[in-house]
Amino acid sequence: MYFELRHLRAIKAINDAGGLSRAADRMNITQSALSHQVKGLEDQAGVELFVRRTKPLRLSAAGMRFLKLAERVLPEVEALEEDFRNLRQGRSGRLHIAIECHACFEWLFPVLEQFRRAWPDVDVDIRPGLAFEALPALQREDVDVVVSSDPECLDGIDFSALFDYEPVFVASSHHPLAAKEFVVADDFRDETLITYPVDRSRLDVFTELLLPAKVEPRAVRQVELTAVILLLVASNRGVAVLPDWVLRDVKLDSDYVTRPLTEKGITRRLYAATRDKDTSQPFMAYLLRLARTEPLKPQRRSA
Amino acid sequence: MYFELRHLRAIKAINDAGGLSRAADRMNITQSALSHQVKGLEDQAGVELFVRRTKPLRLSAAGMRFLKLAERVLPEVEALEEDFRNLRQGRSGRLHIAIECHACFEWLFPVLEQFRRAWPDVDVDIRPGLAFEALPALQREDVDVVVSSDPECLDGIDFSALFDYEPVFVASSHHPLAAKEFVVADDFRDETLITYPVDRSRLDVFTELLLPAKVEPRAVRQVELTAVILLLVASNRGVAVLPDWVLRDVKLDSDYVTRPLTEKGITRRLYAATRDKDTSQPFMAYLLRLARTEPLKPQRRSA
DNA sequence: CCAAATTGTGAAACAATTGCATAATATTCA
DNA sequence: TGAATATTATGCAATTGTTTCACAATTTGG
Repeated sequence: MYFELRHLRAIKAINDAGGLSRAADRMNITQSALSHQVKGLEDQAGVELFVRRTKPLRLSAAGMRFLKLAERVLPEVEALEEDFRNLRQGRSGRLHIAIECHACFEWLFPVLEQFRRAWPDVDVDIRPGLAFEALPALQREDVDVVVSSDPECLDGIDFSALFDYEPVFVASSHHPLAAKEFVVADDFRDETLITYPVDRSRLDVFTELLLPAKVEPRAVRQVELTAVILLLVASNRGVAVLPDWVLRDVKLDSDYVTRPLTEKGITRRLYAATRDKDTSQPFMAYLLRLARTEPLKPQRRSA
Repeated sequence: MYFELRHLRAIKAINDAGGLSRAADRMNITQSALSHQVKGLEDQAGVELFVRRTKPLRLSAAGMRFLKLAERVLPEVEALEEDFRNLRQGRSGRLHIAIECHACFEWLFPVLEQFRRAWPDVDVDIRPGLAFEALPALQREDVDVVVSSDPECLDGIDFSALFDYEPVFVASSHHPLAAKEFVVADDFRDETLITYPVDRSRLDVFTELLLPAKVEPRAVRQVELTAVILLLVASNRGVAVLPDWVLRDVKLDSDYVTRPLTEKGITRRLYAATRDKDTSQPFMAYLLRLARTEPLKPQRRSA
């Protein structure tokens, strides 16, 4: 007993058209072909699906059950076909984003909010927790975009520059270092540093400043939420280094100050990594454009 | 774009087995055949369903959607296959019963109650309202059993005798005719006759007594429910003729009497008509046996 | 880097579906 | 009722699709 969708389509067509001949016409095959098909199907099922005493062929009780299945299943199949048509035309797709830089939530959320309005059929998701494996995950198609500030030369992977940012020192306005014009690596030696709970290789303050200078802070405390980090800093429980965009909109009404790292400040560049075959997809291009421009505009803070 | 269940089965197998080769083994086809199948499917869909960068083949985002469909649809298909297996083995089936004789509800309900316990997978229903067209409906497979007391010789239709019954005269114990030992056609001439709301050709009192004698009652009143007929008779609003089995269990505590029709009484025989190809089906045989024996046992009245 | 495992491909064998012509059967209408 | 019409069934040939075989290509893991 081995059914195929062809059989479901046949049963449904015969029922809808009210007869085998008419159904065959609708399906663009000969009446003979359909007759053979039905015969084959009944052989498979081992059950009479039609009442043959009457002339326009009618479904039997068993045939009705078959029809019920057809009417449940065929619309679902057609929905998938429609889905794939959209996929092919680039109207739908998957956009699962891995972010290496923890703070990127801050500008990414508003960007995605806008994106979803423009591309309602694209399946959008952010997947934290694979900060380490992000690029391999991109190659394996586990995710579709990786936001990172460390471009690597990888086969089949494009890195598109998004925007530059500056990791800046943040401390309470009552903190002694607030008196300095800028801070250097040595200034961290006696400080409690508050960071996101990720590996040091993903934190600018370590990769760009402390590791090269071989400076270890007095203590490192890991905190999940940006707002909490700022709260702790403001109440002088430690210092932090955060991208400037995080602070841009909340600077005024707070009890902390920001200072450049080193005299000239440090500038870093954020990239979006995508598989090259996806980069030119319409919705992907749209996302990249949005991510290049949107974060630089003044925003209302979301959280 | 034309999918088949084969494709769904393939995708599911590849996903379950975790690779094309292993899936091909499980499906008892060569790896090559499955590879060709997948290629054909991807050509149809116009979408990459697998990630080919990695070596045990894995589903892509689009492939996942396909898998989702497969996991919804395939169990339903298998359920139908199971259904058909049961049908073939006679464990399930349809038992839609048309009754010509309106009073038959009385004994049929308890019979069907018992039947349902023995054959839970058989789809049981009673279909009144086609008293006229019952036998054609049986031939057209609209129903599966017709209960009738008028066997006809029809091609492909079996009539199985169930049991004999006697249509008896029912009247109030205060009714003048209650004084007679038996009643004859002429006795109806001045009576109000209460019958079921069906054509006279389906009423024993007409076919067996009044029509042959060319006697017309003073009035005929049609009432749906047996209990109501008995109520009206008991309160002397008319007389009725009902099968003896209807009265067997309630005779004692009532205000009406029963009398034979004619001196010797009239005996009629009830039949179950079935399509000959169904007659020997196990569950049909069971029903017929039940219907032959069960109605004759003393019963609790259901309504 | 090599051995093992996995997937892809072209040609030929094999199997299934379809179409054609026509037979068989049911329905309709005069 | 009996043609005329419509519908379904069937054998065979043509067509199309699927599977296998043999081997190439690629990736994985030690």
